[in-house]
Amino acid sequence: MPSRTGEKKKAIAKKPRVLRSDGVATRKNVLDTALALFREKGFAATTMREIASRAGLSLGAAYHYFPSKEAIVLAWYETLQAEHAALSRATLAAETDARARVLALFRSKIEVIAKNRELMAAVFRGVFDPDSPASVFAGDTAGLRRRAVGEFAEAISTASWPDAIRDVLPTALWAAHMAVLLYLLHDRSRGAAKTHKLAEASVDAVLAMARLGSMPGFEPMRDRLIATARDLGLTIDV
Amino acid sequence: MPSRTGEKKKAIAKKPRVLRSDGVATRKNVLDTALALFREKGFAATTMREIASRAGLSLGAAYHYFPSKEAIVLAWYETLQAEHAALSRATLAAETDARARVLALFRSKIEVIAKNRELMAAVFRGVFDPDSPASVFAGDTAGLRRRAVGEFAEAISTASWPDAIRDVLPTALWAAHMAVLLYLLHDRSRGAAKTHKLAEASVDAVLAMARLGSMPGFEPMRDRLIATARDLGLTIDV
DNA sequence: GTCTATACCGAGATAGAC
DNA sequence: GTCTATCTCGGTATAGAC
Repeated sequence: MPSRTGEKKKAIAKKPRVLRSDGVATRKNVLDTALALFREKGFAATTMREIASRAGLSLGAAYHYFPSKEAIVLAWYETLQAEHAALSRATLAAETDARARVLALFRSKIEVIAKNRELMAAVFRGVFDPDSPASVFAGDTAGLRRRAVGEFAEAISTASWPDAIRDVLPTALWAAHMAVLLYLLHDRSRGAAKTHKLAEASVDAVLAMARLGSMPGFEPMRDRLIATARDLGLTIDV
Repeated sequence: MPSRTGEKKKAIAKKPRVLRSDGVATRKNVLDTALALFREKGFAATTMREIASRAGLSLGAAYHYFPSKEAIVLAWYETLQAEHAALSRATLAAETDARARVLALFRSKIEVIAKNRELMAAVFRGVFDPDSPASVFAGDTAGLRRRAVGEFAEAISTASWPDAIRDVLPTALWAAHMAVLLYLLHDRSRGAAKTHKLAEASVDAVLAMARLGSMPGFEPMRDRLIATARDLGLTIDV
């Protein structure tokens, strides 16, 4: 159980290490080199040795600045967060409409992440792929997901729904059930009582919205929403 | 770039290896031993050599049945899936009410996973913890999440809301924005156009529900929903 | 097909000398 | 701050036994 990663919270995150002026330059050099390599070959395929060597350092020296490969990614996240804050600050200072302010937050985050899309994908490749233990939550394994959505489609097939609803309801239920399972992971109540409560509330909420969407006045809004979802490829046919 | 995991899809998944009767027993033995070890010390801290030795096998024999440590986890998922199917089958065959059928699916999944909660947590420790690159989506790093929720709280502070709404709206927006960012990861449209579209639709949907919740007739349902959310600890105060 | 034994590689991470 | 040497780990490979 010695050097393996991801198991023992190596002490604590923030060590406010004091760096000399050449130290911060070297650190930035290591960071930039690592990110470039992640872009080229992905996170998993990039080795610390390669990072160190291309940065003109020894392996140990690289580890002097970042205690692990993942720590490099964490440092990158912080620069993203700073970018996001800087981007949205201006809009927030000028705008008073709530919707516009919220959208500004969404947009600046999207912008920052989109600008680093390949890098983001490179880092997450291996975490969100079918071979990873995390694959259950990726929901991206076509097989598993389709089967799950199909189960929900069959479950609601005993009742009659408007066509538009019947097409999207299984996917909505699948999404809700993924959220519930995520909650379960942190639920320590006896017999997962809280999760069961959440499940009931979620099912009722989704079904209530489905029924709401069947009411006369809400049809246009419902159809607009469904059209958008379909347009964005968010529905999963079964 | 040779032996590293998670990068190159090692050929293809299903090799329909034929096992003799003693082979399936050994395979089950390896699987059970591995799961026991995962429970005891977590996924990352368990070594293949340890699994093999405790199972009374050589390393090569263990690899004969499972091509990698993660393959063991995948095999475990399949047993879970089978359990889930078995659990829900009976209810589905007997029940015709749509809500009850859907709840049966939720419950059987929750039950199966809850029964293996510690093991699940052990496997996911290292994937969903603050040190992992996936941490951004865990949303479990109190610091980052609280800051993000706070940003939304401040964004909507320019408008006036019913108390109940103002308390939960930031969290709802945060959840929506996480979903949007997840969508962004797979969005290959120019300038992330689709994601921006989704962002707008999501913000409008959430705000529409908030406004709906402010209408006279919906107050009881709204308050019940909010009470449940608060009861389950789903709200994040800022 | 099942299994042992063993040597080997490159990886992440660490210790300690300088 | 930086390096070299070294540790353990996952995974591969091979040769051979039954």
